[in-house]
Amino acid sequence: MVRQPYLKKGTWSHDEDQKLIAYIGKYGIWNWNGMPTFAGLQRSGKSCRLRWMNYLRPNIRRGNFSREEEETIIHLQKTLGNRWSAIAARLPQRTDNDIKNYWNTRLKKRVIGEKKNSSSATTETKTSMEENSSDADSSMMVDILLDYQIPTMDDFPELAADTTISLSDCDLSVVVDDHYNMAMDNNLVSSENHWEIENLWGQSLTMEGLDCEVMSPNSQLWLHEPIYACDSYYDPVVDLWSAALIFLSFMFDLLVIMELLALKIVAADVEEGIHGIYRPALTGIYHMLSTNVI
DNA sequence: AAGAATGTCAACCGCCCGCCG
DNA sequence: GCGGCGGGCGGTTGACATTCT
Repeated sequence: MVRQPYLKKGTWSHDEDQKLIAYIGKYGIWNWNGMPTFAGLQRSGKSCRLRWMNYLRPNIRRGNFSREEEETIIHLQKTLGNRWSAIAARLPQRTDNDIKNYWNTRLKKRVIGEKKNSSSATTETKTSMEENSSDADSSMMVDILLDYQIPTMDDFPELAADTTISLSDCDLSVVVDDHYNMAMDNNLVSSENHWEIENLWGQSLTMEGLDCEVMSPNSQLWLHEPIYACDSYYDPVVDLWSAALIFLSFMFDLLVIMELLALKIVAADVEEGIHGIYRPALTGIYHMLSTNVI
């Protein structure tokens, strides 16, 4: 019976963090399950992934959610439900786990409390939100959320309910669902974007030949800008070259290890070396290396 | 001051989905 | 088509911190 290797659980130590950061920094993420062994960590691949994604990866913002972020989370939760990864995708530098915790521990109670007092009129709510908004963008978002003339499905007979369409040409997307309402991400808060949104309604429904993509259905008609990791625009060419360099670096290290191993085995006495099928294989590697085949 | 209650958040668990052989 | 595997996701737990009584 094969004994499972001991896997540590619980809080990560500083040493473990450094090992994981160093390993990913050097080799990148290639296989979460295989990574812990090579990184010298007695953790499961899942545990490593979680630690990296929720804590160690660069450009993560932690704690101190702004009023604007709170409002966005509340609205997105109302719109998308508990789809924390989708919500996190619309909040740059925030992790789904962080948002989920923040919702469960603080915002949910607040929303429930506000629902109890929901007898107040919408105009009063708007005034209150405006007063609490700390900056112009936040105030503008509130304006858009509350004042925008909400289109209904009657306005877009071409669109079926529960459909999401992304328009790659204009970097905006539209989500349609069975509630037929509309809200906006604060990423769109600018007069130019607002104009684009309005323009988009005409474009998206009348133009043909646009590159469209169907996404999962959700609760409200939704507009958003594309989301890019680490608050920067994703460039597939750069990403390809990065992957190639990481791969080459890995292959080079592998070759060095193989060479050292082969030299050691061949140099060792037959009685003390590795027996069986491995010896001829390693001897072959050694010969290839020594004759510059590799 | 001390124990209880409550809040916070990192981490785990189990399920699901997509990919691949 | 099917099963194994890796990765992603949401719900939940548990340890620790903070506040309350």
